[in-house]
Amino acid sequence: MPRIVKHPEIRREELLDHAQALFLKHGYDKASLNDVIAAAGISKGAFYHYFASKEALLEALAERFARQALAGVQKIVYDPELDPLARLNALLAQSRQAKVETAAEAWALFETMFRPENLVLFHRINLAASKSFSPILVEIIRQGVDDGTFRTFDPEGVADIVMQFGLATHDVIAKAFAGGSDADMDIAIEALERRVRLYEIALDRILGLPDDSIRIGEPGYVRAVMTARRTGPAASATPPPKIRKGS
Amino acid sequence: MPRIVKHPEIRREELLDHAQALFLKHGYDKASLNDVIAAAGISKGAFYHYFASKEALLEALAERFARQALAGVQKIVYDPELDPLARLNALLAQSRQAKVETAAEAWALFETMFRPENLVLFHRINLAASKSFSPILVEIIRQGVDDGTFRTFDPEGVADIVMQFGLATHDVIAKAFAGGSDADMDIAIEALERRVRLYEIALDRILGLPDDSIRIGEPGYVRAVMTARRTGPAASATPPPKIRKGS
DNA sequence: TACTATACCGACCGACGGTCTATAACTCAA
DNA sequence: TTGAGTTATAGACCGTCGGTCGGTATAGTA
Repeated sequence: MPRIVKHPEIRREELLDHAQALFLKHGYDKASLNDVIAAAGISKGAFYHYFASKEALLEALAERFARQALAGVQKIVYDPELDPLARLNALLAQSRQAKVETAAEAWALFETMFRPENLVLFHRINLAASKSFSPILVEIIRQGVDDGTFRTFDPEGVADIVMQFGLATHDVIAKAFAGGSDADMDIAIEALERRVRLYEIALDRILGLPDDSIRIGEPGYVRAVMTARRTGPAASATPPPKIRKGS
Repeated sequence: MPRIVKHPEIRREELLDHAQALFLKHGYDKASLNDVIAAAGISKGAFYHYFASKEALLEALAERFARQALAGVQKIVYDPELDPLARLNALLAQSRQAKVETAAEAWALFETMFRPENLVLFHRINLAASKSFSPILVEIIRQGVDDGTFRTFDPEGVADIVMQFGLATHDVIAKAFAGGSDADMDIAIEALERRVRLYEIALDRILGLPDDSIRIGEPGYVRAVMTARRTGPAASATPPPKIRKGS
């Protein structure tokens, strides 16, 4: 085989790209290292030059995801114009916005992320993302407590609850995918809107705010996310040749 | 090898027992099928006579866990004496009680359950348990809404939140274990007490109840759970010969 | 040009989950 | 009591996996 040398950073990013595609398509467990190196067009030896193990590859991938997610919210947090409530709402809105865009641009990614075989992958990404987001959330809530906007004795706890709600939303989405028919999807969308509304009110009350202070998304935003798949690039319903044995 | 025949149900339970021990000790991924059948003293063929795959074994194990967990709360739910709030509190108290007892009787199990390598195992068990518990919770909340005790427009959503809180408590416990020193443990215990208190108030407010209506556990119960390990059978700090390669 | 550090190759390894054929042990009707 | 049929067990075997290793081509430096 011809020997191809590339700039290490490029090689590394390429590896992450191919790994991301394969992990999302088949799941972390079912996508084999050989698949990854075949896709990337390199040898085993080259791979282990860049990553200590398959696990390390997963870790690096999760970090990259988290870094990208974090980049989007940096400005909001340090905007001195905003009061804590506005800041919290802006953060939640940003997260919503990211979801809408993801859904529109990369529906396949969005969909696969919630498939059960991606539990491990998803968990890693989420762990990394939480680690990044938690301090930001805590800081916002603490500011709000200090200036009397929020009333709670446990900012860290509330921050965790906020992130839990975000995660739980994903679970509801996953269930929506589990169905499949358009009718199922419609029901799922309504359940989701309802759930988002519940989380808004729950957060209001946990933070000691008047109802309707927290706005995760405008009414109808869930539908906007979910129906984006019609316009976005669709994932093949029957991904043709499975890489390994039965699903 | 001598051929040993046992009653199928006994054999199956034995397999589950050994699998449970090994999965908890080493994690689902790292405990191999060969380990399981070696522990159970049977052949590959015998194993595959009882379970279609390693995955199916995991599923069966999760179901058994869920069944056992469910058995403990059956009486409460159908006790006609209790009003919805008392019923909900009884359910939460029961879950607390179960944790205290587990901690005292089988600390090792309790501890291993939260190790990161047991994510998959834990998730399966929890999925099965949730499936069982969710309808019960929903039923209780719906009753409360009907008779005016609770005020919420989304009983299913609130039930999910209650279960999320239960899960999140486990996460906090897991973090407590991640530390290790007694000082760390003490800090973790205080964080947990605080967190439980937050969840109580959060639930009060989400359900439109006066503060202090929901009682997950008596004050100090977290400490009771966590310090139970002193009296319970301790897990070896350095599990001697790892089954597979590096942790 | 000679030397070193880095990037890369691919044969090889033990262990894994899973399959298959053979057969010992039970069941029960005749 | 026997023997046909079914169920439970054994263990050799298979393809693939993640990971290792000895070696080679390339880039940088002097």
